[in-house]
Amino acid sequence: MKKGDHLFLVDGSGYIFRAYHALPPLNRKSDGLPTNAVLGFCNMVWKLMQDARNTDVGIVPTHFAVVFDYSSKTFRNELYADYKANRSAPPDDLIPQFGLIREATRAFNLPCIEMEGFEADDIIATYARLATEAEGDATIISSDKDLMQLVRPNVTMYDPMKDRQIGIPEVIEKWGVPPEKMIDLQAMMGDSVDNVPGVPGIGQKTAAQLLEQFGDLDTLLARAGEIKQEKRRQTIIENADKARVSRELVRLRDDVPLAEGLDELVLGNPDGPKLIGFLKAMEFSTLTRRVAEATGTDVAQVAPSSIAVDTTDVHGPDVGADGPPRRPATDGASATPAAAANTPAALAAVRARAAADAALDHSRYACIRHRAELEAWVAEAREAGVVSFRTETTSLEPMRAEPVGFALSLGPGRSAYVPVGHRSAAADLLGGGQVEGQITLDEALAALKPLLVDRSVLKVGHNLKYDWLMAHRLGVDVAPFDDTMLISYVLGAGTGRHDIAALAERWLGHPMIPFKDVVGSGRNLVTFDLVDIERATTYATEGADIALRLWSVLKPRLAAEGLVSVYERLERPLVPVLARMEERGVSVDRQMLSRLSGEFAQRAAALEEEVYAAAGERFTIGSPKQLGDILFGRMGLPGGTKTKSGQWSTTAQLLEELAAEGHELPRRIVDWRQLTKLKSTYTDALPEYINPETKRLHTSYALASTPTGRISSSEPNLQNIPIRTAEGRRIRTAFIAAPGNKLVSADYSQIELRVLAHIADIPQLTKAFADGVDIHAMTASEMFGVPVEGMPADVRRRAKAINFGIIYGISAFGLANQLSIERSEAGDYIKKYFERFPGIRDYMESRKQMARDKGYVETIFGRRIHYPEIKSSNPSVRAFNERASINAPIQGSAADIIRRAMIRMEDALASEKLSARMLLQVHDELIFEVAADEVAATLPVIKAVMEGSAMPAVALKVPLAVDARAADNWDEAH
DNA sequence: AGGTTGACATA
DNA sequence: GTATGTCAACCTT
Repeated sequence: MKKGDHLFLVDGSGYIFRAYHALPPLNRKSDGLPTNAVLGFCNMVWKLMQDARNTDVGIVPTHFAVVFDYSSKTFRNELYADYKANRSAPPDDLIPQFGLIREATRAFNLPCIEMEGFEADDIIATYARLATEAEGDATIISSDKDLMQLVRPNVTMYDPMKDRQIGIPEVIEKWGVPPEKMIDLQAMMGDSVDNVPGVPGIGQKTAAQLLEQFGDLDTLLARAGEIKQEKRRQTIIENADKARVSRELVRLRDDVPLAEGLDELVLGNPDGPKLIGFLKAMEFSTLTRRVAEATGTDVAQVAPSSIAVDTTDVHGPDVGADGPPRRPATDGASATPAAAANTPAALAAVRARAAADAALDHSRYACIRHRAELEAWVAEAREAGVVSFRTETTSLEPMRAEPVGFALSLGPGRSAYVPVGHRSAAADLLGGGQVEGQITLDEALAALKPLLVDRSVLKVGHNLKYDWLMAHRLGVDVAPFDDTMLISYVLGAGTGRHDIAALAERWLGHPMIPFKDVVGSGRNLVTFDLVDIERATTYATEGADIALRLWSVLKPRLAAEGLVSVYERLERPLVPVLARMEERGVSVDRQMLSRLSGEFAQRAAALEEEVYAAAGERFTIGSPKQLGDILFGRMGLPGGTKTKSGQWSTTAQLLEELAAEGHELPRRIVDWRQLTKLKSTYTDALPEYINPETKRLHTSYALASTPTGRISSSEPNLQNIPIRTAEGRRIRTAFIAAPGNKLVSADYSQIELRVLAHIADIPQLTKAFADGVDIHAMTASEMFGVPVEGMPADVRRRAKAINFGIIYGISAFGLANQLSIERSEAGDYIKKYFERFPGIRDYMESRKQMARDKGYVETIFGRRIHYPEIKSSNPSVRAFNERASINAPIQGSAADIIRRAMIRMEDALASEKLSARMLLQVHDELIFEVAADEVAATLPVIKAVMEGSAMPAVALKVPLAVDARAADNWDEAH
């Protein structure tokens, strides 16, 4: 290099992030590979090279290099272990682009420079020094303030995105100091992004003013006593060491042992075909065309290059250091070292490794006690773009809970707790007392709300429905969000639990603090507001930290497994829908339940006496053990069977059979059991759940508790409200609409058999459903040759049992049990059924085979249900897994269908200006509360959404049918 | 006090 | 034969 030569130094790593964030997401059409940063990079480099040939611009590079960070670990970590420690991992869809951009650089025929142990900035500093010594000029293509210390008369910076030169005057204008004082300035200011400590309380303005006054940092520290402001003087003296460490962190090294000298950076002409090959492979059509024109290349003559990114080349800023995983993933799926770096699978592997390796240090968690501190965390979270969030409350039931605190996490070890509602038990006795050192709930919300509703910040949580509902009750609609519980559920339904502790153990090898250890148990149980703040901080911040780590591990696996759309379309959108349903609750008639309770109690008491009389002694009727001993032991009734634990079985079915033979006692027992069950589980228990504020019943829905995709309901369970018996139905009549409203019940007719007809593609079934005929009668007719007209009820009943049996993964044993027939007879039925419907047998075999081959079966929408024990050597375990794998696609597809309807329902109603509110879901039924005068307009909307909910994802071969009705109570509506 | 079992409510 | 949740009794700690 000689005088007059000009070196361009592109800060490749810096540019990657800027391009990524500045450009909208872009994916390669053929396979979805994310490429927005690659395109931004290519456009920028191409423009620079074109400008270089356009002498009008005045700057003509003769030398050119693109410089990258090798990894996030550099010599600075030895100076200061926490350097860049709070950097969050790059976004999922950016990571594969690191390797691609290096590849792009080579395609441009440009030197691609990186050096282990040094940052790109150090390499740039070294080249800048070399250029200066050779009396040449240098332009640094970057706008990073960390590089501004390098600006000299012959070294300028250029921001390609803003098309702006940064020379000495620009640095002074922006920072108030000349470039050579930037190091001292940054040493004092610190840098929250890189975790450079600086001097607390000294910002840019103060730092610049002090440098103006004292000249440089060493002089300032030596003469700090002269500073007039007392507080400032003190902090600077106290933090002199921090300032000195910070200076070493921000000072760029200009002595990097470079492999390539300046002469190896001479800019050559672009290799048209090579570059076009790359651009074609990336599917950048516009840029391909432009490059082709400029280089005189015939696009058609160039084949897309195969992008061969070094498969082990996963290094890059913050991706994590290379090396074998400290702990192999338990399921082996992420332990695929040969996976290409630019695939989601590789990303998942890298993430799993990094998350498991990052130490979990409870002492580093922060407790936020001042509004300003919280604001700083919020600002950092908004910068980071991803934050995990959780609420701590007084109750596991979100509708009874009061907020006690909030926890945030920005990255491993970077987690903070904001106590707002901690009380002291002692003070409570004296009239209740807030613990000192907390900001108010209102203050916390004022600071947090902008973050929680910020569309550009992803909120991560575990079982976020709970936190979403808490926030909603406080007037905050959290969005956008990810839920690690649901991600895990989509990835591994059927492979164990998805609670945060199980996942932390499984993916991070970390045993979490049990909630019980924090709040105690039994008589020592306290609500979270009475937990001391220290302990609460440790617990809550750990939860937030773990959730974010799990997110970084699990989220990329969705893409790797092709399950992103299942998560995004069937799972995540249901969170606010269910939260609102829980929040609305349902109205029940407390008096009616109370009257029923009294009535059941009287009748049960009367039966009790009759039982004692018949038995000849008093005993605990509710004890199956005592009852069995009396019935089959002392009284010697026939037909007794034993349960697996060796006790007499006293099931209702068995007692019914005895009753049919004329025995009095069993009949009374059955009746007594029914009445006491209804009383204890429903008429007594339900009123206890009525919320004193809303006067309504608020259930909790679990989204990840069934392997098939069904949701479950608990506390109270509103999915098992009685319907079969007349007595039971009286409980249903207590579920009522608010004044002026009706309850609407809309249920899918025979949805599982319809799904079966579709999946197994059974002509008779699809035709029957298309024709709207009685499906059980049709089955009976096919099997037993009996005409549908005038069919005996019992024949139809048997066919119905068989149809259900099929859905449950039929066995001769089970069918025989159900129909109280011999197992051989049941076996004959099944044989006959398969002769008539051979497609069903094929369906069953194919599901079992798929479960064996892949370990899972799937619904028509692609939800997977895993059966890891399908190959068990235990025949009954194996058979159970086989039946379940037959049932799961049917039950699961039906569950997906109603999920889709629920997700669409609220918008559909709103767009028709209807005020109907969805309250409950019972697997194939939705219950709404509808203003009486809107019922007529609402019914067809509900019906249309439900009947059309498989579309457009799946065109079913059978129609879906929905019966919808309105009434004053649930019994009449159903 | 906490866990297990048998029974039974639902789809 | 599938999928749940809750209760009372009973056993273990």
